[in-house]
Amino acid sequence: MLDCNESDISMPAIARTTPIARDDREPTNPYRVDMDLDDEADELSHLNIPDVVIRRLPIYVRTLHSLLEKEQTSVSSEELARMIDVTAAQIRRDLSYFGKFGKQGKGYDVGYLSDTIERILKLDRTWGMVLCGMGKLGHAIANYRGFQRSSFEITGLFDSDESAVGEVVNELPIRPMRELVDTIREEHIRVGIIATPRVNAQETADMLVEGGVEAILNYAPVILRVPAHVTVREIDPVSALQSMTYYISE
Amino acid sequence: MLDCNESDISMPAIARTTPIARDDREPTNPYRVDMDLDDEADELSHLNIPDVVIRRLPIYVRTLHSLLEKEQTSVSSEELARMIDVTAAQIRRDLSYFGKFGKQGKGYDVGYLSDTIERILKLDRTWGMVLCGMGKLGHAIANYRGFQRSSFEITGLFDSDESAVGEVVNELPIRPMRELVDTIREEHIRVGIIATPRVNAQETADMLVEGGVEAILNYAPVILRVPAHVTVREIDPVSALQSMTYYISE
DNA sequence: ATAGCATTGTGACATTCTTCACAACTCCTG
DNA sequence: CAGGAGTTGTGAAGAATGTCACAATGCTAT
Ligand SMILES: NC(=O)c1ccc[n+]([C@@H]2O[C@H](COP(=O)([O-])OP(=O)(O)OC[C@H]3O[C@@H](n4cnc5c(N)ncnc54)[C@H](O)[C@@H]3O)[C@@H](O)[C@H]2O)c1
Ligand SMILES: NC(=O)c1ccc[n+]([C@@H]2O[C@H](COP(=O)([O-])OP(=O)(O)OC[C@H]3O[C@@H](n4cnc5c(N)ncnc54)[C@H](O)[C@@H]3O)[C@@H](O)[C@H]2O)c1
Repeated sequence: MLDCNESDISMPAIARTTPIARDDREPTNPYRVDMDLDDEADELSHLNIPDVVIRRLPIYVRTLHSLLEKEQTSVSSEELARMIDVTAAQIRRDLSYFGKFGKQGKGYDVGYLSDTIERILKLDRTWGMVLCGMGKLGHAIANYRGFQRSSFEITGLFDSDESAVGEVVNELPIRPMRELVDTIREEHIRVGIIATPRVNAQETADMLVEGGVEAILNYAPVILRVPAHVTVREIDPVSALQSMTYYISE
Repeated sequence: MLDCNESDISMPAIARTTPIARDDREPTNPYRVDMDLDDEADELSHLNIPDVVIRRLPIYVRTLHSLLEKEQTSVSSEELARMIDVTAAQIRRDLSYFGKFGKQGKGYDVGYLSDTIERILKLDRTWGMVLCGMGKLGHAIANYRGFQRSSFEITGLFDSDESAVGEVVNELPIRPMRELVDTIREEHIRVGIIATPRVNAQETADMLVEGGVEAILNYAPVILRVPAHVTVREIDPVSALQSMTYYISE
């Protein structure tokens, strides 16, 4: 019983241009014209959606994909919750920030939900990325195949060391940092990765921001200072380890 | 203040097992007889301390170290807060879970505070770690020098592929998975790193747990199921990227 | 000593996040 | 087409986390 016809629900475009208006309709409206309502999902709404929720979304997507691989077409919040180890209520609440995507008594259509969340996260396109700092870590990242399959693609490699410039890694040449800002501008890059030594991370971040990057994945162990419109996420295995030992018994 | 909500100190998305709460002694007692804080609260107190707090501690340590490098011996919560981009009150509150380490009017002694937090996190020793999955990522991790300087040391490399076995990486030989459980037991290893393909991560985790590991750093994109006494932290750059694109304008 | 400044540690309060629990709906069966 | 089973979406309650603001205290200078 896993049919699950295509959801008759038209895609609630997760907002494009719509004036502010935090529409406060009465929830218990017996006449839900649905769709259109969902459609107007308040723009700028992301200012209101908790970042914790946004951070869980990729996990939902990943899990839904794994269901798709198994050709499972329908899933309940309960089942999804068991797979991820969160509560079903949390999943439903998280999704409710964006609209209504399930069917009572039935659950969610796996493909539809997955597509929807991807659209919410703007994963329905490929994001070019510049990678700064082509040492050991930079090489490893440049060779990593996992990004392409996930809406990301490294399109430029940069290093300040002129003697590293020119080397080709995974089909891309390493270029000098002085070309970074212009490249970001010309290619409309919005995402940057920092893999430079700790002490150079801030200056690199400054250049990325100057070029117009709005998202930075930072592998260097420093807290970066960036303007409010730029998002930074740290990849920091050492901190992760250091916070786990606290719990070790004995 | 400017506290751009990102670049914050937290990490992976999904929170595994909620804070373990037991042993709830002492509600708000107006008469804190409290005292010998040096004596450091009871051993079991960590059951009450929020995991968010624990996760921030490594950042404090890292920042204190950077002050030590500059030979700065004293720091106020205010100054520390500015460096890390959290509020001073949060730092003071976080530390207050463990005792009193500052001096009114003066601030904190950098060296002492840093040592203290390290002791809290059990970083006052070196933790041996086993690394499972010696593909590209495994090699990169094995060669990474950043662990040694942070209370961690990889002491065993394992791979299921017999043809990889025997190769020496960074002075350690790759060994077969069948030796994993016994090695963990014999060497009293408490920390494991998973760098196997996604589909093999769970079975690897099971073996680590069987051997007695209590902390797992997981690079594979799956949510692992482990007993409650085992802590898992995910390193997941793809999820990090996928949650940042949400905020990109346009 | 004493004044005055700086800064902690923490109750009280505020905000954010999670979970409960149930009405409302969908679908199926007979 | 009624009844039952299953599951969503969400107010309301609850738990957790974060911030305020200030008494208490240490330090320095005079
Ligand atoms: N988060 C992680 O998983 C992880 C893992 C390994 C290393 N690291 C961190 O990543 C960083 C790099 O590590 P690594 O082992 O590759 O070091 P590395 O020394 O091998 O490489 C650093 C590279 O950055 C280049 N560089 C220096 N200054 C630069 C600048 N201003 N702009 C651009 N490039 C610059 C150098 O020329 C060099 O090629 C370090 O900060 C390290 O702590 C993080
Ligand atoms: N989080 C990150 O930053 C990051 C980066 C790169 C890769 N990854 C992930 O890390 C994993 C490994 O990536 P990779 O590029 O090194 O892949 P890889 O194929 O090069 O290496 C995988 C290795 O694991 C070994 N292996 C397979 N099954 C095993 C088992 N049951 N026990 C022990 N070893 C086993 C294989 O023999 C191989 O040597 C993948 O899950 C990938 O998605 C994560």
